[in-house]
Amino acid sequence: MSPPLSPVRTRNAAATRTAILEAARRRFAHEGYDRTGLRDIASDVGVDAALISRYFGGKEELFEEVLTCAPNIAEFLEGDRAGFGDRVATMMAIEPMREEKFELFLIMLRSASSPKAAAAIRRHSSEAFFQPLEAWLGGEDAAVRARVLSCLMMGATMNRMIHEDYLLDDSQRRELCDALARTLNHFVSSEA
Amino acid sequence: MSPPLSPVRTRNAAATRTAILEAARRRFAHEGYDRTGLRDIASDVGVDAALISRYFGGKEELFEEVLTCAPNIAEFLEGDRAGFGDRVATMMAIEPMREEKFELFLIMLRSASSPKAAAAIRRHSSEAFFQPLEAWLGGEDAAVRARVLSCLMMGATMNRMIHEDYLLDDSQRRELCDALARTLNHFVSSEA
DNA sequence: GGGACATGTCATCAGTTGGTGACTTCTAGG
DNA sequence: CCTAGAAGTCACCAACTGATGACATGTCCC
Repeated sequence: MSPPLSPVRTRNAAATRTAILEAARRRFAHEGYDRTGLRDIASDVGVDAALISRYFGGKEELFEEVLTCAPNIAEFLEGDRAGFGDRVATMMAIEPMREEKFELFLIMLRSASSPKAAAAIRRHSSEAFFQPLEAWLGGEDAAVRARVLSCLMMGATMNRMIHEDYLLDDSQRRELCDALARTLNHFVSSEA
Repeated sequence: MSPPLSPVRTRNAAATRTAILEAARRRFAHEGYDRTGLRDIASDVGVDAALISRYFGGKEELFEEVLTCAPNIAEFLEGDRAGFGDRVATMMAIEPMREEKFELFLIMLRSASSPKAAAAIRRHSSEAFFQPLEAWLGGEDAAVRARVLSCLMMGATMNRMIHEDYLLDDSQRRELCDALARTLNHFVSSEA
């Protein structure tokens, strides 16, 4: 009768792989490792779940590959050093949490307690988060300062996840943003 | 032959209920809502899983009841105001994470991304964590300061969960503890 | 045009989960 | 002692999960 509204999926292994990877990234970020099923990801892409196991080997391997191609902390380390606190605090307290920027945090926070995902998260967050941050900070106590910064960033994300912002009004969110920015900048510039 | 080493469980509904509640609290704290099965809890107590559903109605109701009887933030609000930062920072950075003190945080952090547990956590963390903390802080911007404190506490716990401390040695942990204590105290005493 | 291979689907499996109703067993009160 | 009801168990269900091997289909090259 009518032609299909969405173009017929043309066979293309590379494109399908990428589509699976992106759908998986979104799912893992929004639902966490345990709560996303291969069938969910497959139906997002419009493909059979068996294909995912065939392409990636299994759910754990898929998760590992998602981590390696997820956005990392580099974005926040670009730009001037003095602006770091404001950039991060704005993202944490003001910007809508649907942004792609949050995906790495969300994946880590929502999947960290899953034993099958924990090892990959530990390894990846060390390589793609802590080590770059520590190197960027520099100085002898960089590891400790990186840890404090990480506490603030993860804690802020976790708080928003739990409370969905409904405890703070707009002006309070700006206050929170200022407080976070000042604290972040303090640990960027000074000694711990 | 030999008398049973552990005393034979004598039938006592109240004691069994309490035992289930405690086992459930430990399980939810260590594994999170989704990953703890009723059968796990039941076998910890030495009882059949069906009994849990019969006593509590279901897993969700059990979780709610666990939350209401879990230790809350009150413990940290006792004692002198100036010592708050050190008390909390020591717990966060130095003390072993197996302590009961962590259970509320662990339950929240490990179960927050589970839709069935989220509502209960949001409600309970508001009543048993934020509101007491906010009231204890006092002042006009208490809500914002409570949020910053909460970011630090949850973030520190989350970081330890992910990295199991293996990124920091003892002297770095003391530095981290100092930095956290100073920052916590800052938001306890001053305006945001 | 017609194989041949890559691409994707289907049916199905074993394991796990929360939940339910029928059953057994213990114990307190008469 | 002995029975009624509480306390606890058992067998089972339906739903879901990740995974696998057999099968179907599209596409490209000769």
